Amino acid sequence: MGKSKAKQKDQARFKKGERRRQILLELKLRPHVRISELAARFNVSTETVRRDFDALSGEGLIARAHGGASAPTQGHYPSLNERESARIDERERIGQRAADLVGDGETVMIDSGSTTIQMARALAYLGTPCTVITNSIPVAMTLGHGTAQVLLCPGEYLAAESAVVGTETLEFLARFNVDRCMIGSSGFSEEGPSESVRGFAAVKRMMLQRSTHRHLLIDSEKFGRKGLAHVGDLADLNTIVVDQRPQGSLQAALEAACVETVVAS
Amino acid sequence: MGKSKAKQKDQARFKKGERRRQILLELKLRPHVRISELAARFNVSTETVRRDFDALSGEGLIARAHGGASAPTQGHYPSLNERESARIDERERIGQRAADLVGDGETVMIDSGSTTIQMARALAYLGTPCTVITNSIPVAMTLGHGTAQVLLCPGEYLAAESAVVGTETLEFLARFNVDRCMIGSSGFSEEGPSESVRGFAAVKRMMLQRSTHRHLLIDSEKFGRKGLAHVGDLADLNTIVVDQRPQGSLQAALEAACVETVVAS
DNA sequence: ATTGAAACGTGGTTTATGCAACAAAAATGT
DNA sequence: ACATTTTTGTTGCATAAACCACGTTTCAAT
Repeated sequence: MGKSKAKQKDQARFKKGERRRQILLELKLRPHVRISELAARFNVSTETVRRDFDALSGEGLIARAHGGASAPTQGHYPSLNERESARIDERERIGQRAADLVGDGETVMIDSGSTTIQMARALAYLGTPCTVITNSIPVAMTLGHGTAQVLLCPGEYLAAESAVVGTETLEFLARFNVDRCMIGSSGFSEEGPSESVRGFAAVKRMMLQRSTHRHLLIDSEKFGRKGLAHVGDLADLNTIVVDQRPQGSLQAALEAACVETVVAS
Repeated sequence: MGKSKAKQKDQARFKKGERRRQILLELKLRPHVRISELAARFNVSTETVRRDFDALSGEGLIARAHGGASAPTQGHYPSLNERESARIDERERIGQRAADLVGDGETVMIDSGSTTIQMARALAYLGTPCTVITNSIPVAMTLGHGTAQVLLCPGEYLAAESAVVGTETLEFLARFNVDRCMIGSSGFSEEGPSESVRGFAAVKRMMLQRSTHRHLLIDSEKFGRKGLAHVGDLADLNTIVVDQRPQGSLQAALEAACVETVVAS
């Protein structure tokens, strides 16, 4: 009696979809959840949670870790595993070199993007006291704990990029005059930098407009590529920070436009 | 020969402090790192990384997990372990009840704070199509993936609260008129809600000013407490969403001020 | 009711991690 | 140069998690 043979459900249990939504929600609030904790919480076996993880990670909604899972990353930085393949080394070097350009007490606009995040990271490491204006959440979070004062732009939040865009962003940026800006882009050709993500081109353009020194952080992989929208001309740039010196017509165009090329060792 | 007997250091290695800084930096960019990965990256044994983790988690700088560690939480949500103790259940219920108040297509201002994060979570779960204006990064991130359109406020970024404050925030909020606002506070007495974190009171006050329906989400634990700064009077509120009905003089004051009390089951 | 598919649990095995104690190496102070 | 302290590596073992295969339950469609 009591439990004749069946399992008694001491607790109402969610079904699959519900449970997975809960997992994702949990992950939005906390960087990491453990399988064992979730299993206990949902009153299901660890195998079930594991299967949920498999499904969710298959869709790229979570990142698995031993013993649990974490948010796929609150932007979409390449995971540590992809380090080799994703040209992280190059970007890290570019970021470090670019961070060197920032002087104490300066005001800097920082764009969103994986290269600029690397730059923010390097800047946080250097501990340069400065004021940063950015539309990128990861950049704000990276620098927020340190010696920099961070002004976050308003705007519509784009989850996929962990950044804000829109007319509010542009208006806000337009109110400032800063010493430098650090922007990235998805393409870079003789016509200048270009961007594929809708809305970002205008933000980058505005940042360029409001800055005395204009730096483009660009991976040599992007040389020659053209993104959807034109960001600006080569003449709009003062410096490009790259991992490799451009060649051929691009180099010639850069010289003609008096753009300084800084190669990160 | 070649390697006589000694370990050759194929790679320069960081010393302790440097390595730990790198770990923290890594964690700012990625929610979770694995011990094995870090060990490989730094070219040290897993035990060494483990010891680093012990030291860092002792200082509360990271949160350990099986196989790795994660950021202590990019705001300061209570960890899953503290769930029972930290009145999360109450807040979850309050958040769910408050989320019910939001109708399709409405525009809502959402304050920063752990209770409002719970509310955002519930709102994301419901999938109510609406426009949200918030100064809280976690709220933006929670709702950003779903059916809500999220407008993030500008302002100075406070890492400890994962939110923005300041005159820019106030100016921005002042430009909108919305259907509802959902605010929390660190204290609630007959004099009205009050807040302890510097700068937040003004934001909450502004949100109240710009909204047609004004909701305060408040845990009964806060009844009677008075925070540093006065946010507003009881009469500035339309509704309070609570886990338990207030008693005595507070209840009387609420009735006198015509504030509706919604008790989350 | 029957049946089939999907979801879930269980048990056993394999692998990865945690932990602790000790040894080796490096840094530091005298 | 020597001794001391700190840091790191190594080993062995306990434990937790991953994985796999199979049986059971649940649920829905007929």
